[in-house]
Amino acid sequence: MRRTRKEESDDGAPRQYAGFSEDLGLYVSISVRGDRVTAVRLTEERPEGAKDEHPYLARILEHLATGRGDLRDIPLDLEVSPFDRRVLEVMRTIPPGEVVTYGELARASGRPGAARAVGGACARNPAPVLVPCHRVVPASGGLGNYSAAGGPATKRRLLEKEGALAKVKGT
DNA sequence: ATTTTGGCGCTAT
DNA sequence: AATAGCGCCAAAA
Repeated sequence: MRRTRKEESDDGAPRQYAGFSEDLGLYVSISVRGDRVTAVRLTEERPEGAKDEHPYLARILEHLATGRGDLRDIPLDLEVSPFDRRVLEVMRTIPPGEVVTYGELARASGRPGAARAVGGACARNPAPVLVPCHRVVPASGGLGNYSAAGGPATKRRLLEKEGALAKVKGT
């Protein structure tokens, strides 16, 4: 297989790009293989050896800054279990400004009653922000938990920026 | 109104 | 191989 430019390679190690989000107070980094994103991370420290320019990264940072924009067309390549894949797929259709409960997402994924398992899928989400696990909240009100850096405080900022906080009970 | 109980799919002991 | 424990939920007590 001939490859003119490394950047267009579909295999091999993903390339990493990182930028800082003022709104989150965190670094956002993405791993890209070919033209697909394999991971997104939110971290306190800037990852070693990451480059800083990538169109997908720019769009993500833009979204974090404005709360607007649709990131749903950015192609993903995630290594997850079949159940998680299904859940993440449905999760990705939740538009900015909206929230759904874990239970609703379970039903929408064809697994009514698997609300808790959906929580697990969220916790393992390899691409936060692009797969908007922050838009999934407990039916009982409040924000629930958030696994990426900053925890629930980060979840709150994300929802606030998207104008979704009003739709969350008890906030 | 609050607490308990049983269900869910997966990962890490 | 088995169990515990998670970003939860709804029905029962």
